[in-house]
Amino acid sequence: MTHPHPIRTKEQVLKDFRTGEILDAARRVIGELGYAEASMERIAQAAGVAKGTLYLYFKNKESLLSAAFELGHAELMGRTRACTQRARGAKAKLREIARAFVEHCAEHQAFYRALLEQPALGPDGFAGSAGRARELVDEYIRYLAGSVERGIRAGELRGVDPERAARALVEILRGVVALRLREPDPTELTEDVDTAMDLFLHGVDAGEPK
Amino acid sequence: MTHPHPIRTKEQVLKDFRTGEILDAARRVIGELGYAEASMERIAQAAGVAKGTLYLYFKNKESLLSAAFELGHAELMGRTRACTQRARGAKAKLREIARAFVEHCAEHQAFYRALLEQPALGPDGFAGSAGRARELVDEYIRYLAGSVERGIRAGELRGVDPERAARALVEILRGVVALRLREPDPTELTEDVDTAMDLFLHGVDAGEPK
Amino acid sequence: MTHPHPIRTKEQVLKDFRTGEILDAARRVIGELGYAEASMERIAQAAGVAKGTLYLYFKNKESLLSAAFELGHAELMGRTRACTQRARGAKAKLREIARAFVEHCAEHQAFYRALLEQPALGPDGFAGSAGRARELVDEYIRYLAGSVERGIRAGELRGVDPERAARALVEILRGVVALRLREPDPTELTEDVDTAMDLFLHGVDAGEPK
Amino acid sequence: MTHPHPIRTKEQVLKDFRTGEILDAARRVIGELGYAEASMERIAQAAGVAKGTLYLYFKNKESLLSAAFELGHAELMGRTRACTQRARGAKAKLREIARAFVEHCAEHQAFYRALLEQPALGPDGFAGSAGRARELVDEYIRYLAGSVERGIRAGELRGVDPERAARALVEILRGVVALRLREPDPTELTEDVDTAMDLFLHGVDAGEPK
DNA sequence: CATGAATGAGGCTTCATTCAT
DNA sequence: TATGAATGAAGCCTCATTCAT
Repeated sequence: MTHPHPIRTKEQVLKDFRTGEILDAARRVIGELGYAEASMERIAQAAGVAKGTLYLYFKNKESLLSAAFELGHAELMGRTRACTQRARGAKAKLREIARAFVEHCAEHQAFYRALLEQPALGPDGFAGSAGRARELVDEYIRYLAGSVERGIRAGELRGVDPERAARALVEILRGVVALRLREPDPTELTEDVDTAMDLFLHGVDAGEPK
Repeated sequence: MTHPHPIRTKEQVLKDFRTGEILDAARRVIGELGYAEASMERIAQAAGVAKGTLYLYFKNKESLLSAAFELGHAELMGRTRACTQRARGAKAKLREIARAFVEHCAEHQAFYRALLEQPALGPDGFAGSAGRARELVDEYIRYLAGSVERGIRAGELRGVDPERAARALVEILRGVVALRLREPDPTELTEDVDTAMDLFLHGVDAGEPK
Repeated sequence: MTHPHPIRTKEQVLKDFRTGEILDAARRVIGELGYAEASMERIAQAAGVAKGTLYLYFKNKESLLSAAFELGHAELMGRTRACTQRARGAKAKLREIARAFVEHCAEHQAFYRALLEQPALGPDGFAGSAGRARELVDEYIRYLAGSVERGIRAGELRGVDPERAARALVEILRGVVALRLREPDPTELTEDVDTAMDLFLHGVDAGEPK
Repeated sequence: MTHPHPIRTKEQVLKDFRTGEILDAARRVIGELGYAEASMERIAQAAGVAKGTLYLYFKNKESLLSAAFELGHAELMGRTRACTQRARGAKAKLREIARAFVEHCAEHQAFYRALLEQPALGPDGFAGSAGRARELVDEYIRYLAGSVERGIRAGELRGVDPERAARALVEILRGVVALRLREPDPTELTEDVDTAMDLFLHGVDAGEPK
């Protein structure tokens, strides 16, 4: 009546734990200082380990940053999928997704500042990973586009280009997060999300002047 | 009753000329290589001067990058003001502004890749300038917010929060530019702007289901 | 009147066994990768033990490399002494010794690449052991010098400086080994040794022109 | 009545001068500490410049060490060719060459310790240059082999394999230098060379026992 | 005894900045 | 004023060595 496959528990679990600690530290540092200032030295300090230790868990700086990014992406995707399950109706789903996005960024403040800056992860810092980062963001956007598309087919949403719309939503939310991150005491999150969703859903046009 | 002697012509004019050349070079380099790879060496090369010369015109790297940013901002503001003059009606003005924004980014591709990444200009790269960069972006957004506000008062636009709306527009456009920059052969610019404006003005909601 | 109790059998024997295994591994690694690439990590891997274990048997890297060197030396000396016993006549003895030397280097290819490079084992790599390494090489040369000297006294060899001659022989053989080691498919060993001995014994002078 | 092509004198001459200074420093350090301990830091110190300065003159460590090696080789080849011109008769030529070799090593003590250790310049330190170093040594040996071959054709030397003989001579001389380098007050150089040449020319055989 | 995770000194390299010419 | 050689701090990474398990 043993566990199915608990093999290597001791070492593997410990290793995973450390890996997680380091990734968290990396996210914190990236969040606070940005990619450019996120040196291995600082990440090590934040993780409370020696510089060399990082190299026991990651091949090099790029792998570490990449993994940190990928972790954030995975968490966000998980959360987002959960929202899709939970809510009923395209608009409700999108609202939940938007909320999850802003919340996620709030929790991983520092790091997601980086995710949002993804286009900035140019030739260095993230080196070759720039491409990977883009892929992940694109994946997220495609996922949202799926929700938009279903909304359109259900007649809940207008017949817009789903991917463009999804991208626009993400950008709007990105702006919201950026604003919240720099304010010491931001508005109630729900309110921010509602405002953003209102703009996204109804636009700014007053309609026929009548 | 003009100024008595437009003194300093020779030296000052020359100095300004050189300053401009260097700033242009900086924008080119930043555009092509991103902030991280934009070393003083490369900027000097691009400007056709020696590395040390840069320090005759700018206190340090940060000032140089800051000034380059500021120049881009000034140009964009100028262009934007012209649009406001030219077009009639809030919606038309905003469409012109949007077009100007995307065009401006296309022309200064490389550099504006950086402007758009402005949040990324964290404690490094731009160092203390991050704050200044933010100010400039905020100024731009406030300017747009002014147009939005006038549109609301004129009954052309819904009674949304002008600043939030303006920010949303900028973010949407930022997304459009990001997409265009990474595609080798992007869509017709007008089309991209129209799509974005459609989303911004009308949102995605299908309206009352009937 | 033998020793009362050959105590320490169990532990000591085991310890010696392990020590030997590690030294062999070290020789293999040094041989394949050279001193510079011979990290403790790789030696441990080759020995099939953990890195830390090496430090149970050797104080530090230098001791380990030193001991490996010393082992090679001891084996070579043993082999050389056997040759001296076996062969009759100074020239025959020297030929056997030469053959043993080249053979030994062939077997411990990798390692003896290092022995041969002994002068290179400067202040590093071998650190303070450089001196010890030199001593060992000197011991070997003195042993050969002994053979040469007896050959001279027996009238078999010319009255040259025995030590200089011995050193010359070793150097010539060293060159032969170096050449063999870098060729994928070297000449028959016997042939190489014969050629070298011919040069060593008769030199290159054509003698009186007649 | 200007110089034929003295263009770029100022900068180029200065640059060459510095390059030379650095190479000399490198040779000194390599000589004293061996390749492994010859860090860029130490070479910079020896040259009296900052670490970064080295990179103004050499792409990286390998280029620097390579160049140092190549310089030593070039000087030795020059000296050797001069000897060949000067002396008459194969044996005299070889004696002069031998003398030049030992002298050269004496002057560039430290460095030539390294040249002689050439086989040691394994996978690291010299990295890919190991091959280049071997080429240069081979070139030197082939040059000597040429002299030997001519000696054979002239009837001055026995019909031995010229390349093997040349290699043997170099090895013998290498041993002589090694010995001299470690003795605080070595024998008269001429004497050492004479002894070595005697061995090389006549071998140790006493000849027919009578 | 054995392990291997952790450490941190030290090596190579880049680049913003200074300064003698 | 302009230059670019020189500097040295700082970044990434390796590896000999230690120590808790």
